[in-house]
Amino acid sequence: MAKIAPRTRLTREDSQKLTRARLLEAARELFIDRGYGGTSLRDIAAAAGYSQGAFYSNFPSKEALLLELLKEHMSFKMTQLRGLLDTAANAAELMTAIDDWASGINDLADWSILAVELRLHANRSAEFAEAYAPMEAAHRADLAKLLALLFERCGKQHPDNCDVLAEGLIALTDGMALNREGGRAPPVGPAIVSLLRTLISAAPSTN
Amino acid sequence: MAKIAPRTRLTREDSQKLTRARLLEAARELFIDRGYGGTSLRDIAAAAGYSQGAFYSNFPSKEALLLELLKEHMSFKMTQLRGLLDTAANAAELMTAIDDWASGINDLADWSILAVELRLHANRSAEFAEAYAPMEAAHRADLAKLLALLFERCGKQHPDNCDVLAEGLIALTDGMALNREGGRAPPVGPAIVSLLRTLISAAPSTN
Amino acid sequence: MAKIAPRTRLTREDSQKLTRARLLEAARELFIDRGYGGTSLRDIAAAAGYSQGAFYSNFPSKEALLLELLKEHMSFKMTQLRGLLDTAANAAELMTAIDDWASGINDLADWSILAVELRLHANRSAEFAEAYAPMEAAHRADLAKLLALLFERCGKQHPDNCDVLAEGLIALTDGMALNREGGRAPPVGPAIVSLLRTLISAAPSTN
Amino acid sequence: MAKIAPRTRLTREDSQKLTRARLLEAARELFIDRGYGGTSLRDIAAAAGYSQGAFYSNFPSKEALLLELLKEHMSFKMTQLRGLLDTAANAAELMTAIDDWASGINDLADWSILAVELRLHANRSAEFAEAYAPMEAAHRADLAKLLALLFERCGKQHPDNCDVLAEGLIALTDGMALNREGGRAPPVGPAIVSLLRTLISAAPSTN
DNA sequence: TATGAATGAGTATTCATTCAT
DNA sequence: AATGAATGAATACTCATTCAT
Repeated sequence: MAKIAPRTRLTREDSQKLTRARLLEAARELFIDRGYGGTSLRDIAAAAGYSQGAFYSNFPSKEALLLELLKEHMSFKMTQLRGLLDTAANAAELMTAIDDWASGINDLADWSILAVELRLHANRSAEFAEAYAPMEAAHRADLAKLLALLFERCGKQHPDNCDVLAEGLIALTDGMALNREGGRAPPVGPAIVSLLRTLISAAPSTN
Repeated sequence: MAKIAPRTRLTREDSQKLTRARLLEAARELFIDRGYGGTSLRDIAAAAGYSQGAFYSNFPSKEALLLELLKEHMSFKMTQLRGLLDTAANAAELMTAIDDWASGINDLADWSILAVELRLHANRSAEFAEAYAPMEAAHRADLAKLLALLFERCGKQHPDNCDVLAEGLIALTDGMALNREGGRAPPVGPAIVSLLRTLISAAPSTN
Repeated sequence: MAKIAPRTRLTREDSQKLTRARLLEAARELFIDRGYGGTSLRDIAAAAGYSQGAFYSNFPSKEALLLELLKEHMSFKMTQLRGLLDTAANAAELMTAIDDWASGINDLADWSILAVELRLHANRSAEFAEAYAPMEAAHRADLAKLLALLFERCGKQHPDNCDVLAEGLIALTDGMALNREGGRAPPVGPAIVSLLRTLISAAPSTN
Repeated sequence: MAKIAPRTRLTREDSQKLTRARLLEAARELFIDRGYGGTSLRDIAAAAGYSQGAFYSNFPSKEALLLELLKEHMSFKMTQLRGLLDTAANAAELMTAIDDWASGINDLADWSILAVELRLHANRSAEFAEAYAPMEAAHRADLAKLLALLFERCGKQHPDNCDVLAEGLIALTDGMALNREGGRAPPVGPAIVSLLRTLISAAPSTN
């Protein structure tokens, strides 16, 4: 507000980044809580502490914000997976890493409910789908790779088509996230780990 | 009042039932296509070939219509399950019946995408949740019973908590239904049958 | 309901009269409670225990019902006034009669609130005003006559224009009736009697 | 922010004030003409030359607008009364001031018909009544004070309860305002003055 | 960059009235 | 005479977006 600010804490650019970040975070929370359609720009702007105009200085439209959120979301998931792939040297280590991942993700259900919103919107907006599809595909491929590696490290033959398995796991995650009867976050992580264990144990050994 | 109405195709009662049915069907299609929030009463009434007022002669509110759809949906699923439970005498027969069910259900994905809408709405509207929760619970219990029977008939010990397994299968179904990239209906049935086969084969035998 | 009713309690005509009467009474109560615009035909019909259709078998429109109510209302007031004029032979008797009238009319405020609704509607609907104006004028003239008589019997000169005084008393009645803060019926009757007493005492005696 | 805006006729703030004022004025006229219930937001916005949305940028609801009008109305009346109380030093002066007030107020009837709408709405909406009641009470108290002063200045004993008299005068004003047969504004002012004169003359002198 | 008043199209819902039964 | 499903126009209010400031 002061006009003289010789050593401004925030450069103009940083300040804008902050605005963007706050808007994105506010939007994410509201979308999870009320859905994309149920959330108004007014609400988002107000929750972030800005005016509606500030929104349009940072995003060209409501859908553009959702797209940005999609990118964040996918990049978050990717980072998680890549982390698992890179750090785990052997079967035991990998399984432990997966266990840790599974128990540490209370957020997973929230993320997944957002994922459902994203998917629903992709099903309905062709334009959005165009951006959504490749990211989704890339993520699925990454997950498939991880699964193949996991079976392998456990000395088991991985299923012919890990891609389908990956798709199933994602579906399961999303589907479970929907199940938040009154209370909060269903145990998505443990369920997935338990399923994986069973599948691995049922798979034929690498001869 | 007379039961013979020689020159009238539809009695008044029948005519109203027809209106209701058309509105319900139109709404179902639109909800699947555009979501609950994305579908307007205008659209529903127009798609059914009536005025908006006609809607309110048949349903007290938009949410009441969704609730009606929910009842239909649940009753449809129940009927399917009960049918499987009743007609299948032994493991082979049951498995065949399930196979048939799995391949014959192109509709399943459509129903499921509606199910997702219902669940999302239940998560957000406490009033709706009140009606939704018990139906959902009943359906899950039924599915759990079927699963226990299935393992048993196959000479295997069923998992301690078939309820959780049932929940997982429903989640998988719903999650997969979301995955309709541009095209149509993902192969939900086969995926479920395949998963079940694996789980049964991995289970320890009885005695 | 029985098809054979040799000595039917109600002839068809009587039955219709009953329907009319019930609709009128229900409407009157609702108009007082919620106003003309705030009351729907559905509500009226339901309150009377009939369908909306029954309404239109008895009245051509909502406004026609209001007009009927107006007639009832005016005729009620007229009867009251005529009664006072006819039964009271001398000043004391007349004053007592007026006192009785004033204390016995808890309903007056309700009637008056309806009167306000009628007037408001007359101000806004030319068609309605056409029926309203002459009745109102007749009633005012009657009241003026009563007032003149009252002053006379008390041995006082009545004001030059009793018509204006009558108008004022009606206005006062209506205005007071509006004043029903939370609770119920304001003391309209006593206020009017008290005002009348003052006016009479202030008037010059008949020489 | 600068106070000099050479090439802009209206600052933003002023422009909004203008919008508000136009909406208020349009609403006032329409409410008087058609009543609160009979006036739609569409009509108000159109009459003021704005969109319906503009209405909601300035008022949170239709009722809030009515409340604003109520405040204006009450403050208008208060100012009038306070003016009379302050400027008039003796009986003659006060009476003259009241005469002037009475003859100069063609608007009074319009205001009063709005007052009737306000009262009716207060009778029916508890929430509105909460805001209405205290203003009304304050106004009545002010009027009562004026009346007491008036009697006093005229060397007369004022009635025990000037509050009731004030209530009656307000009722008379409101009631008369309703009486606008086809034409316009009834002579509310003169009627009140004439009544006051009579009451004062009938009152006993101060010892 | 950020503001927020204003827009115009849209929302669910209500209502007086009609009409086939 | 009475029913109540259906109509079509209206209602208060919301929303993503625009634009002058």
